Amino acid sequence: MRGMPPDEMRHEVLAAVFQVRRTPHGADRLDVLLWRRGRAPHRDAWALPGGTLGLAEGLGASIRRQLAQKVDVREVAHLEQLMTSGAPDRHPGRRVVATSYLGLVPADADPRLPDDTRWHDADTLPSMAFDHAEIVDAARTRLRAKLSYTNVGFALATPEFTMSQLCGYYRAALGHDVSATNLQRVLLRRGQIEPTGGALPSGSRGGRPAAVFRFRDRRLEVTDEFAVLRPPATDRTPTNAQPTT
Amino acid sequence: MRGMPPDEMRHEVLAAVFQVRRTPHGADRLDVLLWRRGRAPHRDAWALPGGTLGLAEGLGASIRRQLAQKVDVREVAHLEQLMTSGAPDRHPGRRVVATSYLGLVPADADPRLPDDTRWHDADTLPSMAFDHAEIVDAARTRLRAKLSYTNVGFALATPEFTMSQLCGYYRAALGHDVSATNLQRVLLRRGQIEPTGGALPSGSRGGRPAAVFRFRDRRLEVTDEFAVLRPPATDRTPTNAQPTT
DNA sequence: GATCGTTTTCGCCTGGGAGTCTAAAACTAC
DNA sequence: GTAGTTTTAGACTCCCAGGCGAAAACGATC
Repeated sequence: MRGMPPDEMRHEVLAAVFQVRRTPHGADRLDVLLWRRGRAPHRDAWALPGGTLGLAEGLGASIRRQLAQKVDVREVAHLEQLMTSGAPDRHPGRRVVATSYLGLVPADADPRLPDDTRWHDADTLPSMAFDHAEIVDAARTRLRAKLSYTNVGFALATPEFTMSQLCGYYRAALGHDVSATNLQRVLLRRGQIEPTGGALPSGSRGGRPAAVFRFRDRRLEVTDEFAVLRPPATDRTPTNAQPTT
Repeated sequence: MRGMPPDEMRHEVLAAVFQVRRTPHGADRLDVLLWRRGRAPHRDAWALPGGTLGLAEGLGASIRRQLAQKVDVREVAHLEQLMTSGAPDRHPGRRVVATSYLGLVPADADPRLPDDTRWHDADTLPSMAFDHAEIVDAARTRLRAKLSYTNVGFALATPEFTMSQLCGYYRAALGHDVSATNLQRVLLRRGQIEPTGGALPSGSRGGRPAAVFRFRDRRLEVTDEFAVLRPPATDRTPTNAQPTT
């Protein structure tokens, strides 16, 4: 049996890598990293970075290796598995199962990109190859949700930041306005951020100097305090408990 | 060359299927469906149901097909993709990438099981094959979280139920006490459940007859109302809005 | 048939976190 | 010094989850 029906299965890894970047108009925008395909299928369509999983290679290791061809991997501050797409017709001609990741790059990183690779507005995607548009949508949904109940913000923000900067990152990623007052109170209460003590000199148009903050931990932590149907009070640690690790 | 470097890659699908079942002592317990391996590797260890992904078969279709060999698939009320495990050494000898699913079976279902297959207490797992224990743990964590902010409860409960029955399902799945009063108010407020109007005759020991409820929708819906860092009020629908679909 | 124990239901109260608003603080530019 | 701009801090409200206790509705027993 040769030819038509796919006689082998390939496994590939993909990543939807986001970064909050400043548009020419000075606004913050959530961008996703895409490269333009030079070959069929889907020639000239835009695709997610990634490639075939090696035989002796873990999934996480593979996506890091593949991403290294597009951006400096050290710039990727957070990477988590998103989903696996396995529709038989998602790739014309061959059977390809894809495990995709969500990646986040801090706003101050400016990795050198290959000629075929660009940042694109995550809200208005260009013509996308395969099912990569669905993957980007799923990744955005995941990111929005996780900004609510985890500290992933650290992976979008610079190491140190003012509240208005952080506000801009959250606004761009969430897609709606965020109150700086509220954001500060919520993140402080949760112990996610802390003031460095420093302050940034005011801009050219004056204004009070902004206090500088940083994230306490730069690894993912979930805020379980907000689960409903919690265990009864006696089973719970006091509400003021700080995350121990 | 046989042995060392795997010369091919296989993709398998697995499922951690849960059901709340009544123990001989009359308590509700969360059980997971396992079968006992009859062959090496990991002979006599317990494994999750599943098998090799077919060449022209979608992931969801495949896990349904594989599950059909263990339980009546129509009994599975909810099935969602969980994660993909791809550590190179997770399967001795061969390279096997596994995509696992979380499955839920209502409490009243009593599917016939093959001889090698059993329900096991999800809290005290037996000796498990491969990395299946990790998968079960991840599935439980996912289940716990989703009970908080979605209506997955419908997939654990019988079509109609009293609040104390539902309370038992939630207690078993969450692993801690749940107040019936609170559970009723929360689920009613969210519009997840509704009274059927009927009532169950009281038990042999008397007591007020319990009102009967049912879930409004038997498909997954997320309760987005509880995301923090919500959009400003003007962008939001009024808080009393009922889910329209 | 009155009482007791049991189970469920309903209402009220409480606490706490999120969202909102306004005033004060701190700075630049003119 | 005054006006304008940006950030910070406090106070206030709203609303939901959690907790408590009383009332309702039943079976069993005497």
